[in-house]
Amino acid sequence: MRGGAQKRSAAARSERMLSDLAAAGLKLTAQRRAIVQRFAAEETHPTAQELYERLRGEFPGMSFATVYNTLDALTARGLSSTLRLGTAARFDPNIEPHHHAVCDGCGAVVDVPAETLAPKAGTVARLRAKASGFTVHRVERIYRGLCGRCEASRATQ
Amino acid sequence: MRGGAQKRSAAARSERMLSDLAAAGLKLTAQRRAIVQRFAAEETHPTAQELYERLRGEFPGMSFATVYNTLDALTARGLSSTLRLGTAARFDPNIEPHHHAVCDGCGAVVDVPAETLAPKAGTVARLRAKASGFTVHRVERIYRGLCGRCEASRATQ
DNA sequence: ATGAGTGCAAATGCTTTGCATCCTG
DNA sequence: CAGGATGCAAAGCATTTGCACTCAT
Repeated sequence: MRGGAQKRSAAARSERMLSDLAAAGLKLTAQRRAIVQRFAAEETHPTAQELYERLRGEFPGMSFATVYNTLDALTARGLSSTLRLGTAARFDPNIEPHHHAVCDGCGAVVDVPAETLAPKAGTVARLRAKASGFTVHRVERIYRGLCGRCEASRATQ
Repeated sequence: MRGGAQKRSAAARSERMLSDLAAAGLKLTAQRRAIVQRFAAEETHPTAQELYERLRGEFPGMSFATVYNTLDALTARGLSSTLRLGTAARFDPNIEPHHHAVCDGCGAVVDVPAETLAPKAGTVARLRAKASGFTVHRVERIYRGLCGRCEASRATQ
């Protein structure tokens, strides 16, 4: 069920990423296919390092620069977004509108589906008035708190 | 007027930071005083590098490590928060509840006052149910869009 | 065939750390 | 005067870049 659903969506993501890259005239090398396939299946917002290490296992000779290169190409086309929570950038293959919940205890990051990232009319007007004519295009939220596991372990201490 | 108000709030911030550090048993060295005073007056969410360079002008011999050390001490006491938008961390001396508007054009960051960062009851319940028992403590928002200046220059192009 | 893409390694940028010395409380 | 704080420099990560070689189109 859940595994199946994840597998299907990962496959769909992967396919979409590859076809979009091809449509943009980028070459589909064996490395790019491998990176995209692995990345599309990720649920944990990996850093470039993490992705690189996972890939090197099944694909020796994989280069760091190539991982960054491919992630950048995806990001430039809106097929990946970049999450900056700590020192290293985390890459997110989820292109449905969503926010993030970040655990203050263990640092885990969980996607929180949203209907839209578009600002409400009132927000647009308020920012235009109060933030030097700023025009909002989208609103990102970070929910900070404790994940179920950390909340439980705190209770028992 | 505006300059006066900024000066007063900067002085108040500075005073508050120093007294809190002292209350925590930290020594008030000349360097710490200088860093705190300069930082409290910042409106532009400086990086550690920027702050260091500004300080070195008026205070030769100032060390990088000391700047980080002091900013960390302030952050640990909730007197500064860390903003991670690009590669370098930006430090924010504003401890009133607020969100941030980030310009996609020039990268400028503007504070947007908020009444509270506390989540609404519905948000707490929703995340507990949908995000594996996650307990939200506060909600941060990033408004992405274009600042007045970038919006204007885009219109004329 | 041809130019984009790759691998490697070195460079760059930000942040942290170790240690001898200094100075606040 | 004791222990925290500083300055300096080196080490540690994350990320980017230069260049010769390879391969998808």
